[in-house]
Amino acid sequence: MNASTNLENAAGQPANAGMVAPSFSPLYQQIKELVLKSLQAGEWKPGDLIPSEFELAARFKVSQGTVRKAIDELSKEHLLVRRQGKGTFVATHAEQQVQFRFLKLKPDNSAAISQGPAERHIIDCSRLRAPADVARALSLRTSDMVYRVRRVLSFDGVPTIFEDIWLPGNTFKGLTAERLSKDTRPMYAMFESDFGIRMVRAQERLRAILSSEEVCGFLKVSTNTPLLQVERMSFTYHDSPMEWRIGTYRTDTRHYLNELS
Amino acid sequence: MNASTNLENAAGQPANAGMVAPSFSPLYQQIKELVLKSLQAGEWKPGDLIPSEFELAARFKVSQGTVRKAIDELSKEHLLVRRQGKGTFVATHAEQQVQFRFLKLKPDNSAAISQGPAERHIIDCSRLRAPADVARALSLRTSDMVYRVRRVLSFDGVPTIFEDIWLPGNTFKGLTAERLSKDTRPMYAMFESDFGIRMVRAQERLRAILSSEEVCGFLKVSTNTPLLQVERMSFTYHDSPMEWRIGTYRTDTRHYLNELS
DNA sequence: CAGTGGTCTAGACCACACT
DNA sequence: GTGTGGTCTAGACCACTGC
Repeated sequence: MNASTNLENAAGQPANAGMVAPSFSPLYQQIKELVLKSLQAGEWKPGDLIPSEFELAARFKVSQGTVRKAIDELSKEHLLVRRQGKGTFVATHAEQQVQFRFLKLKPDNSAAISQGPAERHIIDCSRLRAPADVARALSLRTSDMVYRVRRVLSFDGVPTIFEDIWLPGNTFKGLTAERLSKDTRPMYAMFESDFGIRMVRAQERLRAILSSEEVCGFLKVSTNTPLLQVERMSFTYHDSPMEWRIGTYRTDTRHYLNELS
Repeated sequence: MNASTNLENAAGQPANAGMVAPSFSPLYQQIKELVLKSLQAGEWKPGDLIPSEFELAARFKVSQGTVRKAIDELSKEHLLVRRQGKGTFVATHAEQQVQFRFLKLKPDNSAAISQGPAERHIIDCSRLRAPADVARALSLRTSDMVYRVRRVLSFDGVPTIFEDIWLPGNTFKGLTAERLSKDTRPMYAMFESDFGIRMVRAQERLRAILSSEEVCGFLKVSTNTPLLQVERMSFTYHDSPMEWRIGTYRTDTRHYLNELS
């Protein structure tokens, strides 16, 4: 078997029947896609141990090195986590190390004050018909239902972030303000365990704005305070949009930190 | 030779004498470090073709696969660029594809208007004693000289970005407003060819602010317009700080786009 | 101790670019 | 055709974890 042979049409033993990978993609890319499908299908859930590299190699009828390269990429994309001596696990937002991976607001003097997770206050959780812009962002129709969660995050008692979070009504059926308030884990960790949704990557658009009276009220700032608006689109496996979030950040004692490489 | 053998103290043929890598790092990491040293020393300059994987493997007395893994990482960090069939090249900010890699401000409706590089207007280029904050950022003493470049970038004739750019005086000796104005290439491309400095990675801190009258004057906005302040630290090889830049961005028709993964 | 991921090697062949 | 990077394999051994 070689680089230009697809698993599905290999002369020998096709590893998988239902594959629709682009013709003649490298074997390890096809393996990656198969693993991705298992992740998406929930065969392995966040936190689970997946089969060893040799087991996967046997299952897919390829060498261990090829499986390795596929897993290498998936772990660089934070979909899997390798632990030497233990195995490879499905990544989760529940782990202490990578909690709040998507929250880029950092204190100006990192030495001082609590780095810890913010205090969270749920203001509202409503089930609504999707406004046009929300429907567009989440690839829904305007007749579809969505949840809108409004909340405030405070650091050291200072209300710092106001967020409107929009989620597809079907996928998040049963979401309530009470559940959100009671759960002490990060929101994305709850999404994993309660709704089987894992946020994989996101895209943020930032602007400086003067905000509405309502938002300024929640943040306890005057309406002429410049605020950072952070619009986040989050995606689950295979780039499906799953969350649209408009955040408004105070940046007087914290800043949005971004690494460019 | 194996994973726990350092090149420098290998029984057989040490590949390199002056190595001070941490003990027992993987071979490919040591190779990576050696390549990095050659890049830093200017043995290969931006745009240059470096030796083939087999040549490097011979030079370092390791297998081609090990060199490959080192180059893999360097090319993922954008220090090298592989071109199938041609060879591996030192990355440069001059290539069309990756020009303005660090500029994250994108038009709101990407379909419309000119995506192209902005019109640039140099306001000033002065040689000054380093203010305290600049000295700290660039790891200089306050007695050291620095250049301060002030400029405005406009898109479609609209002044959109004002920047103060601070550079170490020694490294950028001879920098003038005239040179900056005449050169049509990206600034970082000029830094490569004229000063032998390649910016490798950077870190940006963002805040929403109301700016000074002076800056608002350059951007032709009123002083109560919220603006995005982008503070950028740029680093050359081995994480040496080389540029400190304070940008002030209009975000009424453009936004700062960030990918989270 | 066995089982896992991590590193290294050597060799084969493919895809691409240039001449 | 020659030379480059890109893929795949098979086997060896190391480093870490947990029984």
